[in-house]
Amino acid sequence: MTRETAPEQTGPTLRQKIVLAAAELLEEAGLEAVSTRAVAARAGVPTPSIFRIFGDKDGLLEEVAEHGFGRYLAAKAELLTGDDPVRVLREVWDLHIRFGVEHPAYYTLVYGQVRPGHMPQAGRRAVADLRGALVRVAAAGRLRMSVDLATEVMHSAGVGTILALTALPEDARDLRTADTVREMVVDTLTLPPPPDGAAAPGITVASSATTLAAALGRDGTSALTPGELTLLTEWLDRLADPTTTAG
Amino acid sequence: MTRETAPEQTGPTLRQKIVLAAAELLEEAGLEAVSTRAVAARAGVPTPSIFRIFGDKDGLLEEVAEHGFGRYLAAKAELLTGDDPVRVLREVWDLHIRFGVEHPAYYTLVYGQVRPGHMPQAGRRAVADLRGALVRVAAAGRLRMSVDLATEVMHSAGVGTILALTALPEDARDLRTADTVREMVVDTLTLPPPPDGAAAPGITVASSATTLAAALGRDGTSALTPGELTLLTEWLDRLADPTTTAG
DNA sequence: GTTGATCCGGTATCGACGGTATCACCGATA
DNA sequence: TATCGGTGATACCGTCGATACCGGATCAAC
Repeated sequence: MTRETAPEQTGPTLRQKIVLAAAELLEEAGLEAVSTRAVAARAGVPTPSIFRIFGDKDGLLEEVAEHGFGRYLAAKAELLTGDDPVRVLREVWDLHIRFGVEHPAYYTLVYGQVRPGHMPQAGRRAVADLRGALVRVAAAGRLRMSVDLATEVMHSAGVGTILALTALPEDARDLRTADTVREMVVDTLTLPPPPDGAAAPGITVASSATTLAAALGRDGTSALTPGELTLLTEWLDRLADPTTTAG
Repeated sequence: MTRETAPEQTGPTLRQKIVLAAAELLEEAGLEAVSTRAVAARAGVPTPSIFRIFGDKDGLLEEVAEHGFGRYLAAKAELLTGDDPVRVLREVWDLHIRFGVEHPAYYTLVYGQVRPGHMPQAGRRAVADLRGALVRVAAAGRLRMSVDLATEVMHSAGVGTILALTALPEDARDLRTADTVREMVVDTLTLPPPPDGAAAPGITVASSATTLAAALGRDGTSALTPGELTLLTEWLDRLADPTTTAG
């Protein structure tokens, strides 16, 4: 497989060497062991190289987070191709929980160092993927509320479940919590499948508004002006989330 | 109010002066502004005093967290005296959300700096109070699951909701998320009230045994073997009918 | 009144941290 | 051959958490 005489013998980039060294330190000894000096020593490069490449330490940690989330986000993207969107939702939840429990260092790096108004790129990508899964639920007419609200609710519950689990002593963690919260979330966000090809009594104002919004987002329309579309979208959001009342 | 000639003119303790200085710095400029030097300068004490009193910086932050959680925990304790435990549950949730949104510095200090297996004292006290509220729900016969599991579920959802909200840019925060999650949690954890005052004079061993037997007969379970289930049913019958005594 | 223990103010200092400045070198490009 | 961007290497800056050490103030016990 490896050609000794290959003309392209460059090997890992300097970036990659540094990110990998930082990732190893993070996994082996936790976040507080990741100092710029320790990373540089492990990567075999002088300390200033880190700042030349990543700007500052936060820039390095951003890329370390991307590195750690890579396999997780790829697996999640693969799940999204499933055909039953509610089933996919459960699989996304379980994948999320498993990743958080098995890689607490990466997870707490992204979601466990909360500063007001800030979230790493990897975290935003994960939320965007979750939103994609919920758009598909909405398109199937099985979402009870707006996609945005559902995304926030499911993301909040997922992050909280893992962080609360991680903060517990290792011998006190009860994985049933994750299962209970998953069913709670799925039951709250989704509608039961229509009983058959027939009339589908699960249709409500909220669910049909959500379905229409998803369809408009997916296919667009030329029947309305942009201004009309903006207003309609706002109305659909209000119809989708019944807790909102007209002012 | 202040008596000039008061014999007890001690004023605030050294501890209190330092904790207060650190708390002010935390609220005004965030966690990263709380350095031991800055705290010492603001409190008007030499730096080593901090370490003499609190051991290390974490010891100081522990007491700062206690200070910041003080009013919140006191208000929560007052709520717990309410008579409708499910209503109390909602009030506890709202109080929790309000505290997290209004005091993100204290909240993220306690719940937003996740290290595996670690939680500040103030956080553990808050969880214990939540558990107390759920014990009262269970005592009223309106809890669907064990107190421990319910505590974990509600705590996870609450922490996740506030942390996810805090991590959002300030203009993108949607407080409806908290309301949706609250109703989701309450619906999942609690049972509806008994249909009328007539049928529910009070929860007793007999009545709850009857309730459980009825539920088992209606829904079945896969948590017990058929043999275990047979034995349990017999015990429930004995508990439900006090005229029968054990041989 | 003297002694001793304890607490507190004050200074200096330590090692490690994030980050920067500066220079030499080396390979590609023109 | 001259130039220029990327890299290695060293020294350095200010700040951090934490400690050592000294001197003075207080208070109880003898």
